[in-house]
Amino acid sequence: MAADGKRVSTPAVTRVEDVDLGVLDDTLSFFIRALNLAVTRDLDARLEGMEVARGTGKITALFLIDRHPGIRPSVIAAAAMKDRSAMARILDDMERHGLIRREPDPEDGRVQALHLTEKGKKASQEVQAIVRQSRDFFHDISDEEYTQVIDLLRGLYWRIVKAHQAKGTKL
Amino acid sequence: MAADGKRVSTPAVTRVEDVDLGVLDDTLSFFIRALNLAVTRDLDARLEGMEVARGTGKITALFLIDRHPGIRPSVIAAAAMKDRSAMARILDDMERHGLIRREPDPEDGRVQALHLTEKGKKASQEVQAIVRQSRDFFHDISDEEYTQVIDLLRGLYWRIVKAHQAKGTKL
DNA sequence: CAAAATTGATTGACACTATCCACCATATTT
DNA sequence: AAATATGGTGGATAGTGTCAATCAATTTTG
Repeated sequence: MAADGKRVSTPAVTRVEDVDLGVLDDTLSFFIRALNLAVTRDLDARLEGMEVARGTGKITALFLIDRHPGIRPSVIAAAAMKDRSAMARILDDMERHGLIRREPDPEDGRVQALHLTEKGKKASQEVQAIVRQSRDFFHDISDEEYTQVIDLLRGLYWRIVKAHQAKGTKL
Repeated sequence: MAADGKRVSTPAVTRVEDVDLGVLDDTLSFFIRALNLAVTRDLDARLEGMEVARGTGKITALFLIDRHPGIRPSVIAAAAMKDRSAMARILDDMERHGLIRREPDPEDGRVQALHLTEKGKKASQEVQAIVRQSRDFFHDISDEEYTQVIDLLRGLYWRIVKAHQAKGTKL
């Protein structure tokens, strides 16, 4: 810091650990976006070769359909923070791989009721085991800290999800 | 929960807020990936029309070059958790927009020393103001909570960044 | 009840991303 | 001097996010 308390530019750095993040150091979105890349990479590596590998929405869809048979695409889209069209493509992919079935909802003709196939159920079980293990990626933080971050982020997550559906944000 | 303590599948849900996230509810990567989408959307809206809008690495590059003139691409890549080729493309874009200059590093012929142009410096100032405001996206959480999450995520961030450079992970 | 508006899902288009691999030039190690 | 490692580029490929348009079914409303 300079005498007036303002940060000044520092000489060229050669190693990452010498980098001063400046404004970004107090910016939540920066860390979320950076960690997103790391976490996604790790998850992709763990899912290597599986049908739900690569991409973000498939796992969410798989699990939610498993837990809520007959759930509709738009609900999954909202939970995954994607728009309906993005989710439709993911479901296309999963259907093509024989993981899910799209059935007409008896109550509402516009709606689809999603179900896992036998193959899908098996995949869901396998993937759940893998996802549980993904906590290892953060092996060097304590359970307390892990729980603490999750609790905070879960709060943010639900607030945003609910806000969007409340004012019908077209996501 | 069923009597044996195991969760069972619940009937089809129609609203997001009734969704049970199951395993995902205890999975940090799920929340990071979901929040990444929300946060990115918000940031894109705020940067609407600016030359660094859309995409994740430009802001990081802009700020780091501003703070560390002469910094090299690979260091920015590491800080942004991207690989070198991804960062090269971002720098291409910024150079095309006249925000940065790529100069040869006098010390090492393989290396580039990056600098902001006047236009780049101006952009950096404007964008910093916007990024600071992006805290508003989390308007309904207290400063204490905001600081708390950031502190935790910052720790994870640095651990991962350093681990990667330590064992030369090819990102 | 009929017309109008809304909703759920899909599709096409477009720009951007992440990853991997190969490549080149320059440094460093042996 | 030869082998190896490093920094940066470029191509290829698969995937993403967004927007607008479309279509059918449902709900609203006049």
